[in-house]
Amino acid sequence: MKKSKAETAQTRKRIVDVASQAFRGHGIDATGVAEIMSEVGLTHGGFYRHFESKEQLVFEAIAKSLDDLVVASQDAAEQGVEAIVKHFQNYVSPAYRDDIEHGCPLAANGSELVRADDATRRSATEAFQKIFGSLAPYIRRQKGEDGNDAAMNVLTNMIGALTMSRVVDDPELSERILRVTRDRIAKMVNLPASKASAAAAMA
Amino acid sequence: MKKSKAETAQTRKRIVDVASQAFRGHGIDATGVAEIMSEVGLTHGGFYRHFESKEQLVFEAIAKSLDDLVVASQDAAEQGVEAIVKHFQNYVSPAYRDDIEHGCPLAANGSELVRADDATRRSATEAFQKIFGSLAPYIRRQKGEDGNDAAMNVLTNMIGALTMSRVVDDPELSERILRVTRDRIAKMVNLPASKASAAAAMA
DNA sequence: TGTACATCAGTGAACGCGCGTTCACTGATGTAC
DNA sequence: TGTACATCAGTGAACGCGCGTTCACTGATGTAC
Repeated sequence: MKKSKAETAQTRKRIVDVASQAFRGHGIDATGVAEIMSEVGLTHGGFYRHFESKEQLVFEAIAKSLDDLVVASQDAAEQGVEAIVKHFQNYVSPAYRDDIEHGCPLAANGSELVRADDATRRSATEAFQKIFGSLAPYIRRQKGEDGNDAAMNVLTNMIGALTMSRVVDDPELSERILRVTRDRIAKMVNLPASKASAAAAMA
Repeated sequence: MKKSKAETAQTRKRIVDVASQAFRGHGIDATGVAEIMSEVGLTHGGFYRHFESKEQLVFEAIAKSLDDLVVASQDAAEQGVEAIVKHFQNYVSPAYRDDIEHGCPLAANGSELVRADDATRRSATEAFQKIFGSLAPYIRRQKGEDGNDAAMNVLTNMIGALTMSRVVDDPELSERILRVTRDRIAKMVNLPASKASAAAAMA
């Protein structure tokens, strides 16, 4: 049953893709190799033709979802301040909160990443820096403030807010956590007040 | 080998205590019942004389560590603005970051709590509200701002910052994440600038 | 107060189960001639 | 271009292992008389 090189590469990508969604949706530890392979449409035995271990898949799956996030942030940064605000405010929206499978792994797997292996934490660190780096040029600086520090702080705020919006069991409180964080993003960038509130209304 | 009522009650507390530290230190899923009982100094079979299931222990252990946090915040709130600032800035200090076993479960187990059972999420929600409620009266309000909203936002910021300070593998970046968050806390409260920087230096 | 007995905290072996991983096998792909 | 053979993606059974949980048993505690 050997498959062509093209099919093999596609299968490998499918495994990483399915795993990255399952890890975010159900947690890394709670997601088994057999479960992932079954969702891909294969039996679990074939897994080891593509990966050395589950740990390696965890690394690649997290790295992939982090990279998607970095690319999206950098794309928004290239399009200017309005796109950046919209992008970051979308991160703390109810829709983004509810689509955890396709969302940010720093929020979806935060406390699991604390205990992840070196390679995974390395890629999380690099992604974290690139994401706040894409926001930094747009931060409104007050006297003596550093744009990178402020952008970094806003990003940790977003990650904590998104996580807590998912932890709390009160829907109103959850939406309030997100709304207040969107407001802070609007205040932190160099965006005319009218445009900021328009962007906030859209998110 | 029946034990006295006093001993039985003490053993139960010991199990909750050991579990709450182990869950924070190594994660909830990754910590087994046998591991906890062994650390208490008992064999795993006796566990079910005290608890119906591991899930019930998870609830009690998380609730206990959340309550400790609530009490500490409320105690600080009673002592005034300087105690509050010191208390919240200590939460985002390198020492607190490194003592994850005795720290905040919202940060240590954040993404695991997203998938926890109803009772556990309920107690997390209540603790979260009480903690930012103890900070709210001390928040410096700007025109039209709500002290509760601002306190809530600062708390999500702290949780995200503490989590990310543990995820990143770069010690300098980790300390920077914490320092910037301490600075934000100082700016957000009604504390004279000189006292705020003194408190920041202590933390 | 002293005796007889029921209670139950803790032991340690055992349960079914799902985990990550291995392996002999199959058969289509890709290569060497 | 056609044939012979090596490769290897995927199958499905099996591996050891640790998990949460159960259970028959032990023996000190606590209670009833």
